[in-house]
Amino acid sequence: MPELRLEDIAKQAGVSRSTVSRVVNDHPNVKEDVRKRVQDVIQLTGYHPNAAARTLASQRSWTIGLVLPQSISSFFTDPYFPHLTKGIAQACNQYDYTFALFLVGSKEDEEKIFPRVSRKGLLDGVIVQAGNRGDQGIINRLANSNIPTVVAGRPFHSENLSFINVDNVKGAQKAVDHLAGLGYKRIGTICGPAHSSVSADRLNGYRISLAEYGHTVDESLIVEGDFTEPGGYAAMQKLFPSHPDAVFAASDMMALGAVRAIREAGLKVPDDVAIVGFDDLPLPAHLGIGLTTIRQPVVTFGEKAVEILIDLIENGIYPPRQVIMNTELIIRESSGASRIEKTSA
Amino acid sequence: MPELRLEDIAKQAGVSRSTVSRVVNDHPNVKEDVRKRVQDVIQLTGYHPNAAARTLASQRSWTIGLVLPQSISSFFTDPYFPHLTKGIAQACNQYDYTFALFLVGSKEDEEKIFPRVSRKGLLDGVIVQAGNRGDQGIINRLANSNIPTVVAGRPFHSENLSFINVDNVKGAQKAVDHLAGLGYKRIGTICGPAHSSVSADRLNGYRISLAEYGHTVDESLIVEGDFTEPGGYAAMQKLFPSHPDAVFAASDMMALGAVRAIREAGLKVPDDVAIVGFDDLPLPAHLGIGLTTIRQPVVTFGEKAVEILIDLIENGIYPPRQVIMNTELIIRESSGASRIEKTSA
DNA sequence: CTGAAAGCGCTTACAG
DNA sequence: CTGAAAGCGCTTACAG
Repeated sequence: MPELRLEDIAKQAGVSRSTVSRVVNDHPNVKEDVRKRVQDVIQLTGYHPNAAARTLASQRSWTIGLVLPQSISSFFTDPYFPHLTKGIAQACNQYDYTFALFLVGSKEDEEKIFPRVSRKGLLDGVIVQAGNRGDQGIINRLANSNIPTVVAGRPFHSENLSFINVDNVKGAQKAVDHLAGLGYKRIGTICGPAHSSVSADRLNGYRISLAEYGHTVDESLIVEGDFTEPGGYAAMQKLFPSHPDAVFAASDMMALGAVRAIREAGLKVPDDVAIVGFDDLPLPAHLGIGLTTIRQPVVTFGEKAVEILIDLIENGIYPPRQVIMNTELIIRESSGASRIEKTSA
Repeated sequence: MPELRLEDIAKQAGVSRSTVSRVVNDHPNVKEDVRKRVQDVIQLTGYHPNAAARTLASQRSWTIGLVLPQSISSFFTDPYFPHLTKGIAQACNQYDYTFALFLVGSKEDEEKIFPRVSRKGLLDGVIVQAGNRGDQGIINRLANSNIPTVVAGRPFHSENLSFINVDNVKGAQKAVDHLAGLGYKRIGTICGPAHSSVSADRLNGYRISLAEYGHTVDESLIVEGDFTEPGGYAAMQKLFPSHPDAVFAASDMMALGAVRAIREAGLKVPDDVAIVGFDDLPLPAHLGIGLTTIRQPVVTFGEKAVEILIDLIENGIYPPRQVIMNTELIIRESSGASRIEKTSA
């Protein structure tokens, strides 16, 4: 059976297509009894408007896209992405948008995808994940196209761009402040890769905090990881010769790796080395110890990104909207807070 | 500036819209020099066809959807989903399809989403994840609508449905065969929740294997987990009183939990209890021991699902396509293979 | 090989 | 409040 068209409903309800359209789209200016009659027919027949026709006529697709650039190879391993995706999907459901996902796997993918996302007719707007220097290219192309765009994360050049970011600098600061406040003297950090803005910001927060506490920064206490558990493990081993009494790991995954390295070395967390992570995403309870960490609201972040994008779509892209979200210090055992409080009591 | 239309290209190239359309869509029957001329204009102007207009005229959207039903609360924690998503996204890129993701979070979501995905105009076809009894409703609705549908996983009623599944029964059998072949006598299992077809199939494989090896099944050696690490940990503790010498965990996550419980009890893997998991997804190296497991090709699975769906779209939905993918036993240390071989040598 | 024309199924001024 | 009509930007028989 062919699908029902607006016309069929109009005929059955004894009105014009215009009227049915008004009812479907909740426009005012329809007499109550007529509206009711049309709604009944729609109900009865299970009519639903054809999305393509509606998009073509109204120039609105009610679809938004999420573009994950090439450098996001960690899509599977980093819990950030499922959470972000969930937040976006939830908000799309709420605001009646459809959610299209574009995973850019190669330069060719980018060339295929770019015209699809930037040209009107498919998407009303796009969210693009930022974070690596190499991704700036597609972000700029998007920003220079006509399509409303919000960047998730910190773009390296942010003039005239709408973006939403987590305050990674302040977040890292909170983590290190916490350690410094507990009296640790040799606070190291396992930071992320240099090409990532998230890493740069968290490392920056680390430096600011130490400076404020009057510690000089010992560069041998800064080791680079790659946001993964094995990366954290390896970084921790490089840290041992510098004898840290506490370590701020720029992600929970790396914190996990650090804990493993510490224990394998026959040492204890937090007694020998205290650990603070970053993320507060649900982790395997494998640690056997609560991880003190910085909570970032990733699901909410995704929802907010959608709300900003809808604002851009409906109210124009100028002025750029720029939103920074706060983080929260979550104190658990791995930083040794209770132990030290007792000691100093 | 307004976006370019087919008409603009036609004018600039001095041909009709029909001809431009033929060039854009790679139709034959265009003289080579004309084709070249049109392509040059397209190249120069950066023209790209409007997706909605094309969809409306051709009745093909070149978009497919993935529907994750309500019961998939594990979207973030289970690495299965990012991998599946990646496979689907990759295949979509390859075949020039756009990928729309529908995360059903509630009954209301389902009511909003169903007309969108089942009505032509937005999607050409949909992949729906199966696996829990409660999801059968939306699967049946999809199957009874006009939209080409392939089920990922095993639907509880599969007549006239196209689906793609992993051979969970044989996979589990391989795992338990491996343990039985190594001479373990009291092989337990941590299975998944009863409402899941994956659990049911893997438990079934466990029973078949034991039967083939002439072991009687001791029901106290079967404990239910929930596919998470803490679930595996708790299940292992319930297993101790029955003194298993080996355990088949129906997921790597649960295997991780089991290992943690075993070690906390002061026992060793595999010396006191051997462990085999299921998935072979990249895991935190936290274990410190290689996990023997059953590899399921999830990314390929996602790609195949797309290929089947495209086949359905292009060649009709009858007869239903039903594909079962094989698994592979990956032997590492946790099952004690080498130790026992030495012993028996 | 090429073009004129109808049509895909909606929305939206416009007129009443 | 309602309807007739134009138009959104393509594709696709059809005629030549």
